[in-house]
Amino acid sequence: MEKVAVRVGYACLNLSLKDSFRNYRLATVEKKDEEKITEVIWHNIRLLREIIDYNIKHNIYVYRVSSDLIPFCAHPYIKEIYKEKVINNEEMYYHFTAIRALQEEHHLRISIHPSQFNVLSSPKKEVVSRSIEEINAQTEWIKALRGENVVIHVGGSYGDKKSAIERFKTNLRYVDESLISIENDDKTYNVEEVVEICEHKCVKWVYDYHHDRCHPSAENGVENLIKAYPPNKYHLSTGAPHADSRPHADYISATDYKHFTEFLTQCGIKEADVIFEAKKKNKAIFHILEACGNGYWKLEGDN
DNA sequence: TGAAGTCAAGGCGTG
DNA sequence: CACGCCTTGACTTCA
Repeated sequence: MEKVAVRVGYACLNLSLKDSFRNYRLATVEKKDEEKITEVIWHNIRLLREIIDYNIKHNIYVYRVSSDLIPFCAHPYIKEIYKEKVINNEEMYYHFTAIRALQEEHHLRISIHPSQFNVLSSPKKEVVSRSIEEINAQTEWIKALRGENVVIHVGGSYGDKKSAIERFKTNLRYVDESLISIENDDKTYNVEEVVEICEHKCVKWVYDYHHDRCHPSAENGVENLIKAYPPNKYHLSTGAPHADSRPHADYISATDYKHFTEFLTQCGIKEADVIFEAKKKNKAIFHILEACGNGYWKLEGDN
């Protein structure tokens, strides 16, 4: 059987670069501290550019942008700043253009994952409308970067999963479904439930190997689900202190990587974009490369 | 200057 | 109904 070709990536932070992303508090936004806010956003976009350059240099083509790249991006004042000081700024425009060109040239897969507070299945109207605002604001700039998708979870169950799923499906209409990917989570919605929603709504999904291990589907037909409706992306992590503990370990274990890639091969997957979710971020990629070689890699790592 | 506490946001289990 | 926990890294305050 043909081995799956893997493209690996990581999320948010790059531990090999000196700089880190900056942030500001709500109080700063409410004070309309334009100077500080602009400085932070510019810093973050410059760093993003630097990270993408680093990734390309190291043959890393999959990357998840921090949802805090533009903190409070749905806030009206931040929207204003974004329009006037980011989109209309020559240097920032240059970075956006450069990132788009790099994406095209290297077929990058850039995604974003709005945080846990964005819940489209909530019975509370305000929670849903805030979530829609936030998801749409993040979608706007991921589109400006020509990113691939916006990954979300289904949310809570509220003692009535069926109704929650119905609300989720309904509210999905208010976000850009063409960019959405739904990920199976480690507590509430397993692979089977996620695939059911995605097939029905014709949206993409993300298979999280570790979440599936912590919270498996009722039936053991995950392989068939993946064969029938393949995900567009994969998340891989190892638990700590034990492989099946929920918190993430520093690195991906060689055993997990091996089992995971063999599983994808069994599912008949030919190519897979995989995000490593490990505390050591980008370093977990080199760790696996050292431990397992590059037998599954589409392109050789040079580090 | 280093350590400890804090930070928009939701949901859930416990008492 | 109130509370702490989940999880995470940077910010902020305080010693």
